[in-house]
Amino acid sequence: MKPTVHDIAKSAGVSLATVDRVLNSRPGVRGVTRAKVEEAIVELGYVRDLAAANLAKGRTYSFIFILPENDNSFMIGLHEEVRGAIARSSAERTRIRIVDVPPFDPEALVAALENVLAEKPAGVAFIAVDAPEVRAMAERLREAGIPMVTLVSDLPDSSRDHYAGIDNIAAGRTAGSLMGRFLIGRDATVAVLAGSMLVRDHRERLEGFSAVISDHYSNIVILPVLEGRDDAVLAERMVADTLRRHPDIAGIYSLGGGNRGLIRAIQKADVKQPVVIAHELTGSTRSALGDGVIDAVLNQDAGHEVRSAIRVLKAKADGLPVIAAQERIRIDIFLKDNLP
Amino acid sequence: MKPTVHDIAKSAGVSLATVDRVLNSRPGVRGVTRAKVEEAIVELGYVRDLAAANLAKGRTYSFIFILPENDNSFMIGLHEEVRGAIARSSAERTRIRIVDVPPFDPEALVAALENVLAEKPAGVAFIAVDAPEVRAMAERLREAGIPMVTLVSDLPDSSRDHYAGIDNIAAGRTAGSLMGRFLIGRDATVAVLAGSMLVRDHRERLEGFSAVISDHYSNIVILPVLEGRDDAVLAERMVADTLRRHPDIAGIYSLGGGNRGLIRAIQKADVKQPVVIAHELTGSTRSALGDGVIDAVLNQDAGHEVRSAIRVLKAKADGLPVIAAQERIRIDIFLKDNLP
DNA sequence: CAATTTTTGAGGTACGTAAATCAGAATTTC
DNA sequence: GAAATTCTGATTTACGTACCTCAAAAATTG
Repeated sequence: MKPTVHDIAKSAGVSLATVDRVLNSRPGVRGVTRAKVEEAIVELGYVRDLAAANLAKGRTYSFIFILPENDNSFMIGLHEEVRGAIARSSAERTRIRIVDVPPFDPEALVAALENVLAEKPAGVAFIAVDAPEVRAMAERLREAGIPMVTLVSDLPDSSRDHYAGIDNIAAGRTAGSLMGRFLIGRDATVAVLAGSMLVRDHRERLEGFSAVISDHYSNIVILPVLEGRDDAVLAERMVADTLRRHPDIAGIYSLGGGNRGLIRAIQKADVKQPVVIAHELTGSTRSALGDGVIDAVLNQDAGHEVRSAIRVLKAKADGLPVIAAQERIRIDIFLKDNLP
Repeated sequence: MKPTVHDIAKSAGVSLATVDRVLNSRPGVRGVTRAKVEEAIVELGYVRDLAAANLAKGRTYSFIFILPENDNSFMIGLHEEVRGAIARSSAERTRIRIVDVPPFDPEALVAALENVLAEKPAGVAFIAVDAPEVRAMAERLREAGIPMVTLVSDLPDSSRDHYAGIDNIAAGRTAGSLMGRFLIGRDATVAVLAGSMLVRDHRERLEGFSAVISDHYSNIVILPVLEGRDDAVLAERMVADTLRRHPDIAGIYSLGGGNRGLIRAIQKADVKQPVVIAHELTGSTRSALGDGVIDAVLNQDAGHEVRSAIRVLKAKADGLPVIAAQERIRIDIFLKDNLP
């Protein structure tokens, strides 16, 4: 039988009230008595029944998700996943709220976090914009004891408790490795389409990609990066233009958004089909994979990221450990044969 | 505020006892009264507080995992994951027990399930051996209302509630696709190393692999399957033998166990390094991936499978829905660049 | 309509913890 | 050593549900 507070009281020779004071670190217990109780806790292997405690406290965990109002498929999907979690939350003693902010805007993010600080929720998740003022704000949140998880894009070496997202350098390396293997042997020119080099994830993916290519695939030449601002129209124009100027292009790595435009450009171009590796499994990348326009898609599972963020926030709020393996966000590689 | 049983009683104009009788389908309630209460439940959107209910019932979920006493790395890892879950289970009102059975032995599995039937736990997970007697036993368990999850290897079209494992045909197709792309253009001979064609997962992987190769990569010839019984020593001998007789082998697909033997055979052989695709990320496949002996590893995350099985069993025991996306077990593709 | 059976109400206890009050004990301070 | 202060114990209520008992009310039966 699992020991309860009563067992501890008996074993330590104190009253229930004292045990309660120790457990919830309320004042009014002498050091010696506290030690006695703590010893009994360890000895009996007591673990607080969280469900009962939450019931008694009438506690509900309130979490805030700060999300950019982006209109690309991935962000829309992410929103959806959070909304799904909200729909399920009634049964789980959690109340989740979404706060929308303009994308790539450090000030807006800081302002949103300022409101969070005032509201003092049980935890907050946000897509980091890597800027000094955001770091400073994160530090203030940490001081206020609000658990904090970065989502999709990290704020490394900061005071966040956890990052729910993929390792973008590894993702870029994986793309480079696949590209190299798919283009084995032959001299080849490869184009890279990014959203913006101002965003950390994109920089890191490019970094990983370039490193693998230059280290292991000297037969491949990478053209200067195209910055398509994650915009389908712009991306289409840029890719079409590049394909016209370099009809010999053998591969394209699209490490950001705007893949709809990329796909259109390739389909319209009068060139030999290049090897295409893109990120994020969406409606368009999925069908392009099926059609053979895209050869591989690297994906991060938005649903997993959201659920993981919630689990971690809850664990942090309770001071519980997380199961690291469960919270590792994988770099999913999809070929047309392993589509879910 | 979430409605409670009290709110329902008030709203339906009945007493708490009657609401309780309806909720827990106890006898002694007239049809009309029951209807009134049910209406109030729907109207107020009442959902039973599971935590409070379990507290009141003093309920602990007891689950049984039937695992084969195999000594390959994957099964050892699976055991470990279940043990990890057991270690964590105290906090989660679950009690998990492992029952060991001899591998690939339908009768032993049936006997173990018979014991399960007698014990009536809250759920059972097992690695299916696809045999008629196992199916019959599963049917009996279903009739007894015991939630049932197959793990790693499925019992399709049976009475199991859920399968926590990968789609092995898709895994084989993925391997075929990678092999085809890695060997692009050149005529090539490929060997396949399996454990046993009597096991469903292995048959399905081979089926998927062969289908992709014959449909899309006519340049590739597949040699007759080697059955290494998942045994490293036997596998080494068979692979070494094959490499001697076919020094031109360009690729090897290892769809079962015994990879340690495979790796040794390749390292010792005096041939051009073939493209190697294997299953399950273990100590040996991992380091072979790093050394470039293996080119890609397809993996199923045993930890995810175990946690998923437990979540599903719990949901089934409570009559709750599962989050399908969360329980889908991915076919992880590992190159040396995206190792966790 | 009386007797019987079924249905319902009222109330309590329990699960394990939180949180509060109040009285009494121990300790410290002067 | 009395007063003030700090600790501690005993007890109670509460959270939302389950489950039990007993009595009263309603419906059914003969």
